Amino acid sequence: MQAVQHLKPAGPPANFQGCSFCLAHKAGWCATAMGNSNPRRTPVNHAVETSSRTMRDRQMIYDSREFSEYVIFICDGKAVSSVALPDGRRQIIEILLPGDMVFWTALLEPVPNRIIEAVEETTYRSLKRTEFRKLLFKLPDLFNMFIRLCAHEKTKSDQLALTLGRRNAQEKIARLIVNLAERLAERGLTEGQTIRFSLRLRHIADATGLTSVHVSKVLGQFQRAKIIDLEGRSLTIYNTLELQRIAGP
Amino acid sequence: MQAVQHLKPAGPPANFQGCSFCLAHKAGWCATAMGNSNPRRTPVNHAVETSSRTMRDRQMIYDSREFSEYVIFICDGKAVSSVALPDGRRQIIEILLPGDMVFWTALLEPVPNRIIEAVEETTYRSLKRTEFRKLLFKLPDLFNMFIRLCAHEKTKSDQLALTLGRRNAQEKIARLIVNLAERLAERGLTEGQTIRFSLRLRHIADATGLTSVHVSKVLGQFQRAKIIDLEGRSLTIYNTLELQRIAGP
DNA sequence: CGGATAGTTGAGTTATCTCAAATGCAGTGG
DNA sequence: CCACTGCATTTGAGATAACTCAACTATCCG
Repeated sequence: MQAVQHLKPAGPPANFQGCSFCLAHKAGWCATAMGNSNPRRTPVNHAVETSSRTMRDRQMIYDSREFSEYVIFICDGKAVSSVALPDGRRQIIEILLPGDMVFWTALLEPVPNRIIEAVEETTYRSLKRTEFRKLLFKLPDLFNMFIRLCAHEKTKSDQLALTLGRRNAQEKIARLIVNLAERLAERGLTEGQTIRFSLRLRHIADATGLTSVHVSKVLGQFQRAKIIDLEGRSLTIYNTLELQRIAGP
Repeated sequence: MQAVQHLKPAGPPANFQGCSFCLAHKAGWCATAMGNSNPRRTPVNHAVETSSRTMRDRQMIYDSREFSEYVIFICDGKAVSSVALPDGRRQIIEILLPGDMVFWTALLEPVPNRIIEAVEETTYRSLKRTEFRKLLFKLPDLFNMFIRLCAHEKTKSDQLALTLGRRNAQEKIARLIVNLAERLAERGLTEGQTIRFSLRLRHIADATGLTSVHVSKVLGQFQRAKIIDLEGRSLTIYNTLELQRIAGP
């Protein structure tokens, strides 16, 4: 693992290698891909040509050619990746944070029917898929990490199914908050118990399979119970234990 | 692709290579793994040592050592793979048919927290994971198929999330039936519009995130509307178009 | 035949949804 | 700076899909 401690967001925890964030680190894409302005860049062993783009708040990218030939890597901001029905119903599959790769399977094969929506101003880079394949065969460590990523993502989608199918509104929303806070913490993007919470109600609704009205009511409960506080776009967790208890195992 | 036409269940459709069934075919595991008694066995290029076992109806296998070091390949019967909560709630992730591999990611890494339950008498074989890894690197065709499998499985789990989060009971159940019928047809396990339907109500409930009582009511509606008929363990689809219309896109 | 398991049906409950109105808030143009 | 417009959020009232409970029937298996 490279020396990346000076980077902000911080590197992934050393003991956990099952996320796309780690994979990108390993591939040496972070310095190029994260677009950080730190003058002391990490050594980039296997730099890949990238071009950086910005999406405005609420801008969507549909299943486009860009997604067929490139892999998207989030540098800054926040976005959601979802699947939708023709009648407008949609399900958010994951919330994308800085450092996340969109469509890990897209690293190798195009993935159909996906929509990305920026939740706030978001910059990203596109990496050529073919480049990645080459790299994967060349570097056994990277390949092993990719394998781990596959397994980890599978576990994640199983958990998502369990949550959507079997948990109630409180549990779903508590999990979403806990999960988001953890992932932001991994990336060094928290300030104590406070995180930037730019998701609209409709994002939370589409991520949990609820309506935004109901999400509002549950968040209201949580606030009245002094478990969390929401002020503008920032969320503070007052009672972590209680929130985790509600979120369940 | 090898000549497997004489096998029953029939081989996967030539134009579709994104399922574990196809992968097993490609790896030459079918003849050994399917446990068919046909004397004209397919040529097995990369045969793997396997041992065959039987699970009785309702028998469970939990997250065991067997699952950590071996990959399970269903030869005959039907089983479900699920994740569960300590309080007993569970979500079925997939229905396993003859030819299916359990835990495709388990081909490379162990997958935690899974339970397999046999729905009827089911035989399976265990394949050593390490064997598979070797094979994967040796055969580029197999590797490519594995990549496609990853992408396909991801698409499937996204659809599952969409269904669980955003579709109603009728849609969920109609999809389950349509989907199951298609998969059985691919394997040559249908008789006209009739399929063997050994799932209990509670399996359908756990697969769709509903209760078995409600599943019973919806199935009752479908029968009264002459869309399907259920007699004992066999299900006949009378009105495929209507069922597909309800299932939606 | 008896006991367990599975399915059906009805009645009443509840979690979540729909609709709608009121409020807040951010960006825009004058 | 203000009024205006277009979102996002909150809140309440009423509707409904799905749930729980419970009793009854059917089916399976020894």
